[in-house]
This record gives sequence, structure tokens and C-alpha cells, in this order.
Amino acid sequence: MPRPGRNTYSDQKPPYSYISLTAMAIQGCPEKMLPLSEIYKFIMDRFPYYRENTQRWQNSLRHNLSFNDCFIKIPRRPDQPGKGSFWALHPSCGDMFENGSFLRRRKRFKLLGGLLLADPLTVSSKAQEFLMQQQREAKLRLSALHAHLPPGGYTSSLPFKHPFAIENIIAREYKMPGGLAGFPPAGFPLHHAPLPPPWSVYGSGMMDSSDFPPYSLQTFPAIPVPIKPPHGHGAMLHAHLPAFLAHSPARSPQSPPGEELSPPAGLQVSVH
DNA sequence: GGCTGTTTATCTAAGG
DNA sequence: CCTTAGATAAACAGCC
Repeated sequence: MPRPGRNTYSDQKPPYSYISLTAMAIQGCPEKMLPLSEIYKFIMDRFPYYRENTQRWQNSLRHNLSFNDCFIKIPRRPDQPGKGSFWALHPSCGDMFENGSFLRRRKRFKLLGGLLLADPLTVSSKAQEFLMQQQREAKLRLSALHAHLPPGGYTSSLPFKHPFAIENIIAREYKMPGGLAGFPPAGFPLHHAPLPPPWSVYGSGMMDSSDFPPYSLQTFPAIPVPIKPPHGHGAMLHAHLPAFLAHSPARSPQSPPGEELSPPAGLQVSVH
């Protein structure tokens, strides 16, 4: 590894996948959604490496936005002029980087066209409790997005492949009791960062969950594909995750870590 | 024409 | 060794 001088790493490729970088950008803004151009800007602001060969990596990034179900496209409202749509993170993709690696996820986040693949009979009551908790948090996170939706929310006129059917969204969000230990990884400070770091932005003025409309479209759940429990330490692993994947508007950053629900052992959804 | 977005194909490398 | 996630290239369509 080169010596960690101020500019030593700045030209080096950051150890993040495009998915990670995009997630950072999206989670780093208060609205939790960004147009493509702003995602570009975020990345270029923070990672000098990406100030070159823009054609190449931006094509890759666009490919990732379209290809990965963890990103959802949100149309602009009439009062939000500009080019292109907004991009947001799917509310249920919070555990994409559970393994602590921002280069490669254990499993691709993939929507499954309507099937919740967890067998309800095999899900313990503790697991159900966990799921319900995550569901509540997903609602809160979604409410931020809802503020940007056209009146009436999503309708059949919107050709979304990922309808927000709250009742079926199971989110698993990871908290960082202790702050942002381990992020960014040593040797990859966020140089030249005119913007506040993503983890410094916590939702404020979020809508209350009760404001969230009862979406009653189809019930297409979003299932983050199974991620094997890390060897041993359940919640300790979360310390390796950046807060941009851990934030929750539902809870203040000062919340005691003990309050967090850990994923119950044996809670597995399966996918093909 | 440039930007945005989708899709397909190919290759590399990580992970199991 | 096999599978799969990620990177990259490229073709193409829609839109302003």
C-alpha cells in the first residue's frame, strides 16, 4: 500500500463498487434521492479518480442504476424541472453490504416479481418481531421519498417494476452503535469533500409514519436476496458498515445501541 | 447532438 | 473449479 499522503490515494481507484458509490451519493443527501447528474457530481467531488475517464465510468454507473433492483427511479414532479428522473435506494436494500465489503456484496439485491420467499410457517415469532420492526423503519424511510411523489402516489400509469407496497416491504437496516468505525477504510479518506459526509446527514423533519398513505397496489414485495449470517457476531458486524447504509430517520443517532433488534438467527429468505 | 436510460455481451475476480 | 457479482463496452431508444 502506498503511503497515506494527502494526494497519495486521491488518484487511486476507491475500494467501492459503483453500487456503493451510488448508494453513498443517494444516502448522503437529505432527500435520499438524486438525479443522475448529482450522483456523478457527488462521486467526482469525493473521489478524484473519477474525474477522469468520465465517459467510461458514467456509462458503467448508468448500467448499474438500470440493472440493479436496489435502485429505483422516481419521476420528477412538475414543480421539479430538470433532466432525467431521481434515483433512490430501494427501501429494502439496507443490508446489501452486510459483509462489510463495499466491493462485492454477498448477493445481488433482486426483486422477485411478487413472491415473498420466506416461509411464514418457518419464521419464528422473534423473527416476525424483527421483520415488523424493520417494516416500521422502512415505512419511515419511504415517507421521505413519498414527499416527492406525484399526488396520489404511484398509480398504474407509472410503469414501475417496483411498486411501493408497504405492507410487503421488509427492510433490514443496520445501525452503527458507536458511530462510523471503519468507514471509510483506512487509506481511503474522503479527500476534497466539499459536501458533508453522507453519514453526517440524518433525516430531519421526516414525515411521521402515520402520514404514509396506504398504498394498495399490487403486493410485490422487495426481497433482498439471502445473505448468510456472518460467522459469529451478529450485531457487531454492523460496526463495519457505513452509516449511509445504516441511517434511519426513525431513530436518532444517539439511540442506545441496546435497543436495536438483531436479525434473529435462522431468519432466511430464499431466492433462486 | 447530448443526456438519460435500457439492454446485451464479455471479461475478471471474488467467494463458496 | 464453478458460480456469480461487478466492470466495461457498446448498441440503441427516447427526449429535449
